[in-house]
Amino acid sequence: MEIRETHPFDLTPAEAIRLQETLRARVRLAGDIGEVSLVAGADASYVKGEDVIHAVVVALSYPDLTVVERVSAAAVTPFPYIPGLLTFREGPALVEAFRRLQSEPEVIFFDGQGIAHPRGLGIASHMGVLLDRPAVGVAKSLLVGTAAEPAVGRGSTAPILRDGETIGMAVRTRKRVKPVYVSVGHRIDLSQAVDLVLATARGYRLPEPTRQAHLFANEVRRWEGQTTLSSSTK
DNA sequence: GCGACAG
DNA sequence: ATCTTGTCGC
Repeated sequence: MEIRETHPFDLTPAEAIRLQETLRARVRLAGDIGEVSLVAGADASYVKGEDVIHAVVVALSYPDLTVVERVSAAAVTPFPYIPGLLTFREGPALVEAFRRLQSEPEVIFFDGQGIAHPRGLGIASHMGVLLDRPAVGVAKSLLVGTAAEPAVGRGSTAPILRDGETIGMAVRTRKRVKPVYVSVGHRIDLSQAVDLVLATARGYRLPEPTRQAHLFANEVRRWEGQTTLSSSTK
């Protein structure tokens, strides 16, 4: 993908927060996805004590969900993990991975929040704005807000509320399994985002794009995350 | 000041 | 995110 916009990620936490407050104004909470033929999932993995992030993007055809392309990129991160500033840790590697992606997915799933974030700019919204693509945040837990427990059946939902405002949706993708927390990333509305998550969740808690990205990220990490580091370090 | 806190 | 095997339940 062509990425026309980017910015420095090597900032202080205070500067990063200021940048988020500026970028949040550019997030679009609506937009018609139109016909979807390609969906992508992005994720990152790393070795516990190291500062090398392995980011991946996996593109799947829709609605059959066949993996059609997988790319990865490794980058030294300038940030530790700080709740609310995840994008500054994984962003550099993710941007490079997207640059290597030949496919043009109509929508991208990110591992984390969209607007359900302290400043309304979780990783899905932040990356969505930089890529100028429809993006959806699919998180395994909440960062801000509260949600009632959805009914036990697959497809049940419960709004994620914050100050009486609906900022996302808890979605049960499998019967009796902990829900995933979906929030708008960019250029898509919550309803379409939830529908797409349910349409791509088949037999597992995580929707297929996210699940495939997870699997590939781990694969890449121990394939290159040991060979490259230990054999090129000396 | 004391907790909470995506990945 | 990562560290880790088996095990209980649908």
